[in-house]
Amino acid sequence: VKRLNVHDKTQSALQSVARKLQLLADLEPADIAEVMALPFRLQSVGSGHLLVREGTRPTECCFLVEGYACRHKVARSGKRQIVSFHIAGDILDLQHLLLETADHNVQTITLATVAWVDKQHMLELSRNRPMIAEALWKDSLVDGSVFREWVLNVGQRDAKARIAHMLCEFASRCEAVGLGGPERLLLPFTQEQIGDAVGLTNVHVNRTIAVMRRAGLIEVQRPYLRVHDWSALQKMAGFDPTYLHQAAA
Amino acid sequence: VKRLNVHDKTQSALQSVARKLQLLADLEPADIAEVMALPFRLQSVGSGHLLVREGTRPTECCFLVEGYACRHKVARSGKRQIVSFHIAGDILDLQHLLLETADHNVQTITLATVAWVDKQHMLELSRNRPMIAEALWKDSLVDGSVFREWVLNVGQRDAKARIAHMLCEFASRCEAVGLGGPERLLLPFTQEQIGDAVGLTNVHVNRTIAVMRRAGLIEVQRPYLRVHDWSALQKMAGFDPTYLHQAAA
DNA sequence: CGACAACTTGACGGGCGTCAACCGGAGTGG
DNA sequence: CCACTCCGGTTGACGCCCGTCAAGTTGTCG
Repeated sequence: VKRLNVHDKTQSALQSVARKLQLLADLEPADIAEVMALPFRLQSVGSGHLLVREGTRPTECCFLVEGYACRHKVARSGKRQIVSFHIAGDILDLQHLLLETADHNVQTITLATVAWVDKQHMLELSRNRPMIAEALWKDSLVDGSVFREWVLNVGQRDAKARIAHMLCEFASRCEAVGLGGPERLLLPFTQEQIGDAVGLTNVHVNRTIAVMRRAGLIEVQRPYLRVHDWSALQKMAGFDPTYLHQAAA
Repeated sequence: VKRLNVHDKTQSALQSVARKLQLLADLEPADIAEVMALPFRLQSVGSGHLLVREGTRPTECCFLVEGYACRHKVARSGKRQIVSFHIAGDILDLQHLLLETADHNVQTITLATVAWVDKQHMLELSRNRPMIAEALWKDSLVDGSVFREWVLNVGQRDAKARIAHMLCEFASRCEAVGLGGPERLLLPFTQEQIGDAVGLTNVHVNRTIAVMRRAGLIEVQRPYLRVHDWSALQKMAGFDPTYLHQAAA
């Protein structure tokens, strides 16, 4: 899986998207075929690469084929807020299909490969194939549900619960797509990035994680996370995965 | 406009929705006609009425015809987070068209009248009329964009900027649909509700608003808000309305 | 006039930010 | 093979913003 030649990547890039859409709506084989036939271009980028810049008007939308990415906004004060983390298979900027100007940045966190698809091609596909439109729409709705939970997270929970919740969500999402479970998981974020996501400083993230580690809850050996007591972590977070609207496994 | 008989209300209920959808996508007259032909039922409810309860499986989705409402979630600790405010013409729970179980509560803030439409009818309409689906999808995307801004708001801004930002957003949205501008505006929220929306306590909201009032920025004479220095308020908030993706007036 | 909800104000304390120093591993170049 | 650098993690001291608790005021509705 690690070493793919160009042809393999070409295949798998859209396959992961097609698989995702199949879980979201009741697609016919003809729908799948149309998705696989979409013209796209692959791009390999380094970590920290800016894929979409706030204020611009994208003409393509992009999928994350491999690696990790995030979306973020910056306040007038210069402080940065990460609004979502993304893993392989995620659609990164679906919103720009229908919204003219980007309201946030999209940036890679690790080495990554992304697939770019022209907006017009996607739009035509979704207009000709109502169930594909519905799958994409549903993906946007799940996106929105996760944002609501993040508002709750930064708005009402204390530091321990915030970080625990972010870890629970990330572990759940990784597990759902076969990227490993809570017992051992790639967690390629710096403590500063975690802080930017939950509204804390890197210093306080460090202190809080240290407490959780000393309590025997979790173990963070860069870049891996091990959760030793999954149910205790969920309880500390007040984590209820309903809001992820994950298809039943 | 205040006193409508049943027939007038029946007309206007779906007209406001149709108008909204027209702004979101390029609808044909036939699309509009189909929207207006949707079967629905009107309901008048008091303030504080729960329209959708978290964890249930709604079979209808509802539009806000008149009055004010909000959506909120509660943390394990019992603290409440309001994730959005809504005004007349808003679609309140579009997400439940495609998502089975509700991940948050929908509640009125004032006396209100809402229109309920059966999920299946809405779904069929959106499947038969791609541009209607696209309008609804775009509404969901704008919804998501506002959530992202709220994450930034509660995650990175201090009390003054948070409250100022919430006021700027609310005034902008009201103005966009003709409900009055910053100079004089109905603001039917208690300070506790404002606090639940921006992640502060009612006490601190009170203190912060008092400072803004004494600085001559705003005036809050329940239930009205007057903004005396609109550009200063925007500056204090770091408010940039791009994220609202409002159609050009 | 009494009841109740919302607003207001003060005192006090704590969670988290800020600043700053130090550590430790990975990559780099001599 | 070892210095050097750099980034990220770690720890301590200190202070402030905002939460908590509590009392009092105002306005509205019965």
